[in-house]
Amino acid sequence: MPELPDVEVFRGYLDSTSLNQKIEKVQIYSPEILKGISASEMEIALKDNTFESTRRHGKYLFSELDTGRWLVFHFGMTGFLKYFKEMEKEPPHDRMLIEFLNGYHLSYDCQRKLGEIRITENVDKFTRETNLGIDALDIAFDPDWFREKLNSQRGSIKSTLMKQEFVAGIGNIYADEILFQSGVHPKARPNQLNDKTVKKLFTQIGKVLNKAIECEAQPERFPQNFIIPRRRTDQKCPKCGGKIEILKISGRSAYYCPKCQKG
DNA sequence: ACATTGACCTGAGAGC
DNA sequence: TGCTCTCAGGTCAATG
Repeated sequence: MPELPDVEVFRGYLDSTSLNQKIEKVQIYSPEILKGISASEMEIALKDNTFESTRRHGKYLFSELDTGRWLVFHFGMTGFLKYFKEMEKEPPHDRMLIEFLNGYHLSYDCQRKLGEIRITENVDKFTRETNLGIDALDIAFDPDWFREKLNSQRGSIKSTLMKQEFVAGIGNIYADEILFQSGVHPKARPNQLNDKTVKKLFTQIGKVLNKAIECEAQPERFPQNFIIPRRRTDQKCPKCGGKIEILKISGRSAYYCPKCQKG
């Protein structure tokens, strides 16, 4: 789930449910998801604070506390947030539970525990130290820079798009969608793409991610011509009707249409 | 130095 | 039903 569009949706969710409410209690059920901070330190950092604002960079979500520190969420492959009142509504793999003074709860659920939660003093410093590239939806993300940078990349275009230190926010499934919408084969060499194709790729990064956010990252709401809802065997290409194929690239499955995507 | 693989975790679903 | 195997939208360390 949690690539850039999903995390942006989580951000809106946190904004509309959890801002400006006093945190009364914190329960950490799986302390192993905390990085660089102990459970008791985390409790102290959050208790009696409120979330004042949020930011997002790539797949990371940040929420500012009164103290000026930031709570940092990464969602791994299975993480999400849930806001609810009654404990019967608690999700099944709750790893950290925040209880607000108004009786509502915010849960960080992560089945596979590949996600991480930490505290940082400074978001920009954090993104620098984590070697995150520019956010894929940052207005400063520039086509000329993109062209230039592609020339220095080895590997496949798909693994390049997924590199967080190159551009932050694109993961396995949105990389496939961007390549499909651009008509580019996932194994194409980044430095061999012509200018027109690079331009198309650049445009589609923004279009695909923004469209997904608009659809609240729910595949069943995606446009008819998206390939994401067809990541199953024996599916047809939404553009040409041909058979969708699966490749292994860097250990991940790449779904693509061999007719529409040329290398 | 770089790109690719395996390990980290857990559970769902397929196949027998 | 119950067991085993494979796979899953991420990332890092180890490997070639």
